[in-house]
Amino acid sequence: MIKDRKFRSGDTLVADQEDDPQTSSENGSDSPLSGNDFPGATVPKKSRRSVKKRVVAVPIGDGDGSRSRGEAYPPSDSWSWRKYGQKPIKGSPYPRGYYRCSSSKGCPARKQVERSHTDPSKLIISYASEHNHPFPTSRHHHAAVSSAAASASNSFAAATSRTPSSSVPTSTSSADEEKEGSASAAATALQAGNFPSDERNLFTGLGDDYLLCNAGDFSWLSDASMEGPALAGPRWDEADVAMIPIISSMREEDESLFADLDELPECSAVFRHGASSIDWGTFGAAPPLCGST
DNA sequence: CGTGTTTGACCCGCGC
DNA sequence: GCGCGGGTCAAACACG
Repeated sequence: MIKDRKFRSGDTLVADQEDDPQTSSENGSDSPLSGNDFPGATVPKKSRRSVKKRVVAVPIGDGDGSRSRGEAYPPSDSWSWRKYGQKPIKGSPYPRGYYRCSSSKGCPARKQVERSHTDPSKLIISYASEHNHPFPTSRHHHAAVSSAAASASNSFAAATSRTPSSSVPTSTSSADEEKEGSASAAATALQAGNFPSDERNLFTGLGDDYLLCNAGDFSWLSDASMEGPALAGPRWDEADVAMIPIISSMREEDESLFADLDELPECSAVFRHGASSIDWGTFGAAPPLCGST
């Protein structure tokens, strides 16, 4: 299949997100929708290590991480991720898992999942590259989102046992088998800035009420933080991530919370702004990378 | 049978 | 130039 070693240099296809702490601010190119940073783009070779990633810190529910081996189970989004590797990371007791999008062949989207060694209760998900295709080609993508809105409550609780995201709870996700958190799914997608237009419309269309109503469903997301490598620096995990409430609740408490986040750069402002009327379009077009100063 | 996970090996970039 | 560490590949295996 992809035995093409050339695909390695395929990292060039994420050149769009190369390390550029300065430009990352307006990073319009990060647009997931424009997500056509496809191979073929004649971009100068970029070291795969310098590829810009969106890092998301997700609190690990009690039941999920411990699901089996204390390893990092990624909260699933509506995309299908296929694990293609796992490596122990030096300095971290936890291995890092490597996933790539299996929703569509040739999709360059990848993500790395690992547990923060400084805060084992957090799951660190690094997204690299964008999906070059709309939401999950077929399968459960529909159910994913709809059920996401519908059920999703416990969502993230049980990350995944085996098939990270291909098996979306169609309706009755037995507490035992809730391997999916569609809500988290959508949320994750959001964070990843990979919300396809139609999906975003789903949210925008529903309006604020929807968001508020489901704030709880995205509760985990509220604890998730997004980090632009540029902002947090390479050692975000050591510095402990700044928690940026995204959806859940832009209420008084959160207001005060933001007060604390006062020093946060623009991104906080973005969230603040998006609070009452989150502009998913903006999100989609320019994922809230806090990577600008 | 199709899809996804596991796992060891290989490749590459980076620092010394 | 060398070694280390991270990222990816791909065969074997497991599961539904």
